Amino acid sequence: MTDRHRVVTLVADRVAPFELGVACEVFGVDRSYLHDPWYEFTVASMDPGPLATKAGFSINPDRGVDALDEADTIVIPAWSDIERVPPMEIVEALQRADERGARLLSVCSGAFVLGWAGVLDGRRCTTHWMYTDDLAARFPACQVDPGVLYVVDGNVLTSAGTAAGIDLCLHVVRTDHGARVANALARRMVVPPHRDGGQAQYVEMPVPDGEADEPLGDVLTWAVTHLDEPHSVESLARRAHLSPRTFARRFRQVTGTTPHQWLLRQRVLHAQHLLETTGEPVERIAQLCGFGSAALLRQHFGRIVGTSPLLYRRTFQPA
DNA sequence: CGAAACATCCGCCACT
DNA sequence: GTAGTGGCGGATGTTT
Repeated sequence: MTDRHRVVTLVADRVAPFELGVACEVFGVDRSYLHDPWYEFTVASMDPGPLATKAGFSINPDRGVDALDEADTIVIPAWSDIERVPPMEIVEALQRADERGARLLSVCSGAFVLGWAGVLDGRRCTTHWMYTDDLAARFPACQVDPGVLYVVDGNVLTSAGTAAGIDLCLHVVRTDHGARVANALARRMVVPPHRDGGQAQYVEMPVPDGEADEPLGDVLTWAVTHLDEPHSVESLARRAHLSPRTFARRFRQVTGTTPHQWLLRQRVLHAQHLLETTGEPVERIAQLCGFGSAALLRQHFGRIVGTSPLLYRRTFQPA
């Protein structure tokens, strides 16, 4: 009766409790009130327990490395020591998982384990900012993006430090169960329902921002509440009382993207919401989201979400 | 789909 | 000298 999506988290001695906790919180806690069935969650390790965590207390993993072969998704939280080459047993299990198309997700320094296994080769990826140079130097065949919260490249998903793992896990929930479920879970976890999108190629996200009351903030909130209207960099800059050049520069500092890319993402995000919660025809939804035509909506929806609006609705609209 | 018209974005640099 | 601003040009991406 295992039609549940199986998430297996791989841990080793001196595992980082927070990174492990992120996976537990998202996949391990029963959320069947949001979507039934929720994930099946297993903690696996090559060593029998008890394993010491970085914080000193110890844990007992459920399974050995053999569990990796049954996983739909493998999560690798922070690896205690980036110098530590994982044993062949793990490397081979990860390679097999990659070949059969299982989803491989790393948080923080967990990316190094994927690197040792060779599954980052030819792919885009990221890790904690302290390690990005090291990762790029050690695995020259992969393309490390140091400036983003997480990167999705096919079935390989890597995230930056600690808290970025939450964003990535929520992104996974969003692709599996839709924006409604992901937002409800974010609310439940009391984290911002991070504005994300893509799976097709890649995702760029704001790195956690400090300043809230920039003049930009008001413009951003205004824009998301007026998505049905056309916007240009120039008009947004005017609203912020900045020159277009300065506006664009500040915009990147605050959001991590460019104004136009951000807008497209917001429009698509709104489209996702409307597709899930209303029965409006795609043509009308395109209008409501500020796309000049349904064709344009389809183009960006496909690029960012990786599927078509109607398919998305069919998958995620509650029965 | 592809081509032509149009907007955006980013390095560069002069200026405050 | 340092830090931020804003105009310009043209490669790149978007819309029609």
